[in-house]
Amino acid sequence: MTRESPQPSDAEWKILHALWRRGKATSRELLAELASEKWAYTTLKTMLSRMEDKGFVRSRAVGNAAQYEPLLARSQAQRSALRTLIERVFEGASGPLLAHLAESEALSDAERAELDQKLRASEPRSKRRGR
Amino acid sequence: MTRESPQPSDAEWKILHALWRRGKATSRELLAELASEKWAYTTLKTMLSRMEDKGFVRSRAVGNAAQYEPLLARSQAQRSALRTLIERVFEGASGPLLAHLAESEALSDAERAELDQKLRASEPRSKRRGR
DNA sequence: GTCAGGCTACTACAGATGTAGTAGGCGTCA
DNA sequence: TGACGCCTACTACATCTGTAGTAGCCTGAC
Repeated sequence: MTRESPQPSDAEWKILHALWRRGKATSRELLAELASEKWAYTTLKTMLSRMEDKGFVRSRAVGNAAQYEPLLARSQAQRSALRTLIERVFEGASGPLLAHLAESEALSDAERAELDQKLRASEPRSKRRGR
Repeated sequence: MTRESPQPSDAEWKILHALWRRGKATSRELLAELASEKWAYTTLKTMLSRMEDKGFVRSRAVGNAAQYEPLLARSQAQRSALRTLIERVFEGASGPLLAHLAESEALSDAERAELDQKLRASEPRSKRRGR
């Protein structure tokens, strides 16, 4: 389930984010979208090829160029990355992670409130399914 | 600040966790502690050397062997890793991350309650410091 | 027809990571 | 005083990542 494929690398995440923003895009468009990275065109193409090999994206010929589209669902990929982090860094326990978050200044009051609401909404679901 | 040193790799995290559990330990002890990894002794030693180069751990001669001790504070390292994840995977926004967590089955009811409490406790800190 | 420019598929290469083997030093038990 | 075992420092090597150059194919402009 959910295929234990390798996690995207840093650069791959950037490309994925760009693709999620645009839905699909040619490498030229992506290069523009990722202008801040200042990648050589071929660098991006190399990345895209590798990502295609890994099944992260799919390409389709459109005219003389290729159009790419993400094969990973953003939410799914993020969830998976989060899981990996929890395992690696927090040894499987979400608790400490949450503590960090809850205490973090990185968390704005707004986000705090949002989370609070989320919790409130999903909390009363399974009182006995210990796990 | 806090030095933008590289994040520990997967294997390095495992070693760090072992070290945090024991405070300090010789490579032999670590190898035992990490028995489930089934690493060759020299593999562990290689890791430790690299980690020492990176400033993750420090070694001290004890008898004919070396005793290692972590130089990173667990909490600090975790926080840093979390930050990195938020940047890479969530493009800097903790909100979605929290949503994942709140909805996740990975979160037990107990943890849910704990987080709820944490929130409750830290929420009323700056009501007007907009941002 | 031919040449310029864009596109793709290869190839390259350094640094990080995971794994581990080898050689040489040193203390200890016969 | 020599063989045995443990420890360390090197060396090795395949992968993965980040970066990019090169060569060859098309196609539109002349």
